Amino acid sequence: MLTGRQLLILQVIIDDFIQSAQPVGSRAISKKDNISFSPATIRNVMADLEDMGFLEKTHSSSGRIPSEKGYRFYVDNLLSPEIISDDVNVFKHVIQDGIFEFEQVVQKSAELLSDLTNYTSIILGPEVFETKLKQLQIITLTPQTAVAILITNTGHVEHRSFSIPNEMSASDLEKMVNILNDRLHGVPILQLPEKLNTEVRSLIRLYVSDFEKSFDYLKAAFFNEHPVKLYVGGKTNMLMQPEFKDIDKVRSFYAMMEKEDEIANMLKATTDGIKVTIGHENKVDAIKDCSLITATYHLGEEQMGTIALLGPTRMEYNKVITLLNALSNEMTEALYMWYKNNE
Amino acid sequence: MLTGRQLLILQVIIDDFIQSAQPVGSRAISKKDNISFSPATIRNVMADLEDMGFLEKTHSSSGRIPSEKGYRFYVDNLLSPEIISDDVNVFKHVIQDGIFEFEQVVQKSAELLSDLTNYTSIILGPEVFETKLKQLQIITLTPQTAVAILITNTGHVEHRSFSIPNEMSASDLEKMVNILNDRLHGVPILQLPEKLNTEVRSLIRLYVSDFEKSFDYLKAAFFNEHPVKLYVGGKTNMLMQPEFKDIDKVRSFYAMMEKEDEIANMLKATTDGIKVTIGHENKVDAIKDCSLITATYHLGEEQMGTIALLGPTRMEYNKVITLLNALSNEMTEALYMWYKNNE
DNA sequence: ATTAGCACTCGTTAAAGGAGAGTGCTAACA
DNA sequence: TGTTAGCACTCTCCTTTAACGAGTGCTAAT
Repeated sequence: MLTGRQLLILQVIIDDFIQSAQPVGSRAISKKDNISFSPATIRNVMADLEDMGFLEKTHSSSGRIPSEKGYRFYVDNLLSPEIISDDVNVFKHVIQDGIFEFEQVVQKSAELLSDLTNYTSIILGPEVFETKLKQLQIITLTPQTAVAILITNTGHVEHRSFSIPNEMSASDLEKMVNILNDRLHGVPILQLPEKLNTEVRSLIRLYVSDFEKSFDYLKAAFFNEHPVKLYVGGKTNMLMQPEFKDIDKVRSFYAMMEKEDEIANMLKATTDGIKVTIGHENKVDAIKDCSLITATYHLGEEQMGTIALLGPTRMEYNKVITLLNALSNEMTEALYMWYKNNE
Repeated sequence: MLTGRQLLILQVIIDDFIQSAQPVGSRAISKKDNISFSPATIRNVMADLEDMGFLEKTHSSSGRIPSEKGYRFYVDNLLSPEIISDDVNVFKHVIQDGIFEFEQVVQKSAELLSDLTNYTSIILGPEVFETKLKQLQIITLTPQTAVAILITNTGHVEHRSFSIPNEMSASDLEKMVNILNDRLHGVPILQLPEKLNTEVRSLIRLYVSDFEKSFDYLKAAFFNEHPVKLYVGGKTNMLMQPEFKDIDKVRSFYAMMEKEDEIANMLKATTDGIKVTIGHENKVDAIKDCSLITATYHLGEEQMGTIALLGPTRMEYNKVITLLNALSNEMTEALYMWYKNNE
């Protein structure tokens, strides 16, 4: 267990390093306002903290920097819940301005978040659990081509172009759309493929001749793939961090950011609440010297998506956690409003 | 005017430098298969070429590198039209696979182009000149919110959520949509705002009470902004170029890439055909040590969009120009097919 | 006209030295 | 007994110096 003095000094060192990105020396600490010990005393404490694994040296006679264990301790025990900053009010504006659809809210939030923190923000879009089909439309452009449009109750619109098989007549198409709308209205998006294959398939067979091919076209266009919606903001912010001054790190960082599914998987595994993953706690190699902070947002009990910030391990944990907390609350609330209005 | 020998040596130097990114010395040149002069002779020629401004030295006793004037001459006079490579066939596949909508074709092409060249590709989407409104739909989600969907004859779909003013009833909304569809079907997208303000406005006023506000909502949602469609592929490719080994260049490059309108303006000014802009010929500061190669694609006489590749001045001009030429032809052709099928 | 030879230039790399920041340890102090 | 001053030591960073090599320009010979 750490003494009060050890706690104080550990905190000061980490705070200082987060600010300066430079190893912190005993002399510098002793000059701080809230410190009244001599450099020598502080050196003793620092040696202890190093023995315990909370601090490291970059070389034998350098100042100290926090170890990953140090950051872990800092995050778990030393964070002083910050007074909610004015920034949070900005979220309210962005999110509750009702004329946007939810997708845009998410995107804007990602941008905002990275602007406020100067880190990279990643938001995993709302999962489709609770969204339901509102309407399906097919509009023919030419006798051979058409565009299918799918609207959910959350205002999300998805569209695909496809070509109409020769065997299918306009009236067949119309019939099919009518049946689909009739049967699928209000069905949760996630259940669409199943429902489509069971009841609807046989029903359409009765009315539409040679329906198989058209049906497959449509199904392929919409219901097979469920691309993850990932919004990334402020990738360039990382370039400003001093730990990214060497080009190889930049390269591997950008390479990693292009693997969207990997990122998505990483974020999906998140449990509820705020979670901080520091350095090697991350499973992905390219961010083993980064920290990832994730928060979830909800609809009722159901987890809908994840908000995350990615930065160097030397991250402003206090600020970031406060912001993420606030944003996750705002989004949960916004989601709830949607829900109430739509059911 | 340059002698044959000067031409040969200039070409060899530039070819070599484009490959190696290293200053080229006389000895290295004399060893090439198609060169039969001694290093001393070559040195004389190189000195002449330098006097004429085609070559430069990085320091007083270094090998030569091409100057911008040198590249200019190279591009204008020394390019041997390359045999169309197999790569071009890939374009055909991507572009003529009819089930995609045009937007996706453009996007895929951008990716493909940067993959093939290892430079950054930028494509300015097809202008809306010739696209016409096919259908306008408004789907209400709740009594207060609705999503408006606009479909063009090219299969392009645009959608916006908006809230319905309290004063407006469902039947009013329906009336309005009917009028809009009736009056605006087949109208070119670019003329929509004008048409909307003149004939349609007065017409709606007759049928829908208190239409002003709703009308403005809708108009704001769709017709005021015409965001440029810009597709960028392979931004990370630039990181691999040796001229981007220093982080500040990377920073300013990425900063520049975020200013989409600036890029769009730069590309819009393009005249027909292939155009090469080398180094300081570019007006934008951040790419004063890059070359930009642009090509246009057409529908009939009308220029529809621009394809561009951005790389270091030390660029594989031969390859890039061939590819761009091919792609611009493919896209023009694809566009023509669309047109024929849709009118 | 071409080329061999040679002195010269400049960038690159390695080694060497000094300054500065910071440590660990010991001994003195309150 | 906990705290502090003092001091030798270590390591990085920066600068200087020297050697090396790639490449040039010029001159004289072919």
